[in-house]
Amino acid sequence: MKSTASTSEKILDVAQSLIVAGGYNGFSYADISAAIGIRKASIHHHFPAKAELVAVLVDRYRRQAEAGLNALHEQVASPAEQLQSYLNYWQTCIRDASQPFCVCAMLAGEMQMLPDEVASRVRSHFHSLAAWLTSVLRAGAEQGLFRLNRQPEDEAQMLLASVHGAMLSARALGDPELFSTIVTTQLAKLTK
Amino acid sequence: MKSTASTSEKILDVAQSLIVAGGYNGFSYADISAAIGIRKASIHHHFPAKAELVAVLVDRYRRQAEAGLNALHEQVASPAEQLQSYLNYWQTCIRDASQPFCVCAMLAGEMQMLPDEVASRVRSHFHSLAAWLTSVLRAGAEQGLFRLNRQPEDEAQMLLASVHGAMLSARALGDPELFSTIVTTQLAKLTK
DNA sequence: CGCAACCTTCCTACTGGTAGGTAGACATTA
DNA sequence: TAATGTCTACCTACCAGTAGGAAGGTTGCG
Repeated sequence: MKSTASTSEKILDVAQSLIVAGGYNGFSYADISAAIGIRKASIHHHFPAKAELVAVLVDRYRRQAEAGLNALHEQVASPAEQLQSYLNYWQTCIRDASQPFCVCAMLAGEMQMLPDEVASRVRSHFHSLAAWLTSVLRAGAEQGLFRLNRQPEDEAQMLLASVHGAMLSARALGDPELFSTIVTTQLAKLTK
Repeated sequence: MKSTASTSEKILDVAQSLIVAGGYNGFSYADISAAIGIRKASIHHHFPAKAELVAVLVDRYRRQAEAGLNALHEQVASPAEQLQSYLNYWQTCIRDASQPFCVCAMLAGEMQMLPDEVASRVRSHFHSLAAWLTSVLRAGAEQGLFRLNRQPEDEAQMLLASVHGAMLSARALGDPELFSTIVTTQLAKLTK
């Protein structure tokens, strides 16, 4: 189905994989140009400025993420399974190297030198994710599935940090399985 | 005492703070030049190539870190206090914004496009840190200070990931206190 | 229908500016 | 005198972004 994707979507796809690999300053219009066989100027037609391209990209990423998480709420009943599905998603992405890092986690590292329009969107994504995790943990605690020793908000932030930190460690050590090891170890502390 | 620092050390100091802010691709020789009032060419005299500069910088950073951690082993008896001191160090750095991110954690995100000589050093740092944390956790478990429900190696990797993830979240949300909240929540699970 | 005006997309060619890096002169000091 | 450090001046390659035009499709109107 990739052949039916519009040019703008192809640009966003390539840009996203480049950002995941090297961050905001780690890619150029020339890189995208070379990857999809189009001139630099044509990319500027679709996205006049780099900051705008990335802002649109993050919007799309957030929309997809939120849709995925909401789908979990409808398809999977148990909060424990919702949480497991979220972790499995990243486990799969990292194992097959299809997307070995969260776009927003990558950009969060560069926060201080990101254009405002990008930085604010990254910040919003962190808020959304934390809110989703909080609701899952709270529901799970009420059903006696999780044993929280702090507020659901704090436990959610801790879980989120573990996931992002696990991505970083897996990448640093070049060991995709390390991600699974870490999040499993973390999960054990919640369900024990 | 900054005035007595050699030019090379000044260069490394500035480069380090620039890397912490924006990563490997987030700074240039011109940036360093402007910051310490020296010409670009003079920086090339001390560090012919950028990859070499960053490699030396990471070596220095690792040396300082290892010295600090070894000092903890000698000054502080209890593994619990050693761990707390390590976390306090970052807590302070992040709170006063003196160094709100670990150099190697920052570079780890860009692993895929780092020169080999830098990437291998970053990888080594992760190994060292994990090894130190493992030894502290193992000693603490033997003394009954920590309650581990996995191997010390796995718990150490999880703790390390939490610390790096907490740095990321604190930066993404612009809230230094979030770092403390997260690592405290994490610590509670080990000592409980 | 025919045709013109318009729109979208992509192109070549270019701009000003910055990247990392080099050559060689000059000053300071051991 | 020889080494060290800094400088000016410069290089090539690349950066994001612009100007202007060619090709093709769509729409509106006589």
